[in-house]
Amino acid sequence: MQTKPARTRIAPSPTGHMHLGTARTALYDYLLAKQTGGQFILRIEDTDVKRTVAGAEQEIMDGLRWLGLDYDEGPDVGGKFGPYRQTERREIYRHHAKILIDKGHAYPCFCKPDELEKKKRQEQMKRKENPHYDGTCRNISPDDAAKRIANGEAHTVRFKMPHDGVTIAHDHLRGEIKTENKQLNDQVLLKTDGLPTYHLAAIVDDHEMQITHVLRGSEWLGTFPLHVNIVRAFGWDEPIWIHLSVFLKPSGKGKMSKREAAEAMKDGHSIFIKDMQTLGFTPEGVLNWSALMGWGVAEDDVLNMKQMIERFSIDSLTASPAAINFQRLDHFNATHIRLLTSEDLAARLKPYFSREGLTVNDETLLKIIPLIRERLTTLDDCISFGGFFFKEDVNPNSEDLIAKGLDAKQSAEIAKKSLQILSGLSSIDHAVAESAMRAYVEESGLGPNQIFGILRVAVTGQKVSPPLFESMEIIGREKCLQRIQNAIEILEKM
RNA sequence: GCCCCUAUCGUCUAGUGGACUAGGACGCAGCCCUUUCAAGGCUACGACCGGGGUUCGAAUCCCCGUAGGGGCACCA
Repeated sequence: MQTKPARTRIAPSPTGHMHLGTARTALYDYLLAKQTGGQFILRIEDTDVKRTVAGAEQEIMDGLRWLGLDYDEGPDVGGKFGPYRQTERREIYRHHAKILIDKGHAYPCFCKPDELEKKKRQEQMKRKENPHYDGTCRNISPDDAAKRIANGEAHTVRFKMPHDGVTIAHDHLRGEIKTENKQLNDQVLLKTDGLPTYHLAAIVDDHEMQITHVLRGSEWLGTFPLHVNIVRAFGWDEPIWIHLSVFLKPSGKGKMSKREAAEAMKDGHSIFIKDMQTLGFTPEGVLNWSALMGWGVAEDDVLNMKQMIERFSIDSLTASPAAINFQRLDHFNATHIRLLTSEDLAARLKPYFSREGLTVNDETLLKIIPLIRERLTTLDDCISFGGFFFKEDVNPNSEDLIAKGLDAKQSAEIAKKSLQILSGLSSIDHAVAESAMRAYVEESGLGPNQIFGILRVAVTGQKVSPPLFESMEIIGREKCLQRIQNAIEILEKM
């Protein structure tokens, strides 16, 4: 358990749809902040203007809120360390790049990206060398550099990586990561367009925003030594670094690609938060599921937010890559649906009914909740299990109306007899109807599945449904009798 | 090619030198319950990547392989 308040941040780029990895990192950030009484911050890393996608930032904010990961500081909520959008912090980065140059840890570079670099890189590849910046501008004198800049020559600022020695970076999950400095590159800190690269922006912001724990994907491990060198060049204290494992596609072979994402969508799954919402997943299910990929909890796998905040620990995070298992998402989603109060579930189901053009009556909706709750894997399953409650007609399939082992004529007779019995009852209360119908089953010598099956299809329009008599009671006497009458007519026409 | 990371049931994981006959969860199979479908209950199947060390003792520590993953941009 952390004792000092932690300041954590999720720092996504608005370059596409918000995905699972972002959600999980944000969750851990949130848990750590809440557990320690600290703050969770949203920072938008939009320094790659070309890749910025309209609406992506909003999708991130909506996604975090939908998940219940409300941030204490961010672009749309403010905070005393703002602005929280990197394109609005240009001057801060220029200032810091200047500091590094003055300290001898960075230098202006006038190499043209397309011509020089590509050529050099290709030559290096040919010679089977590790592609790297060759250091052409590294030793230009400050005076010459200043003159060229004054002349308006386009330039970047590169970090001056020491050539000798070893950088030892410390990751909380992986321990010391040693890298020979000669393997490291003079990376660009400030681009020609005046905006910083991730390397400068993230380091400066994490410091300025007083971030205590940096949680990010392990794809950053390669540039981790660079980042540590930048922090040290500034003379700042380092945050606690935690490089989370990546998610692998279900087969375990490689990261999720567009292809797999499309594949997943086919069977009702997705790695995009927005999709998960429309697919009928709950924030609780998604959170619980993603939390457990990369966080080892011994037992009691089903956790709500409160429990996660209590039990979370950066010490029990795991470093190995985790294959996505959508069946497990289904399980957690279904489990959390069952944990919801009836009122809560009803409210969440409503949009899915309206999406299908069904008008729901609140009173009825609340009544069907106990009947459908344990049958729902996703919220949108409410249509297949409960859509018929809100339809005027159910249009059963004629074949489905024929009971197993019987023909259309026999089935019609059973339906007629059932109609007779049910219409003779004073009430369609489920206990009353059931005992009357069971008596009929007894005397008929048929199986309950045969007789009840016909009724089920007649009344609900489907072969699979919630418990028959409870459903009939909710549908109401008149409507049930009418639907059975309709079924008889269908059977007789066959 | 180079660098880095990782390695326990099919999958997610517990395990921090003796409590391991390696625990849990998902999935899968069977049974019970049962008007369909679920849910629930019970049972079964199922793993320490390989080889060397260290140690009285290794899933746990070290080395070497191997396999998988990630990265090598004026993208993040």
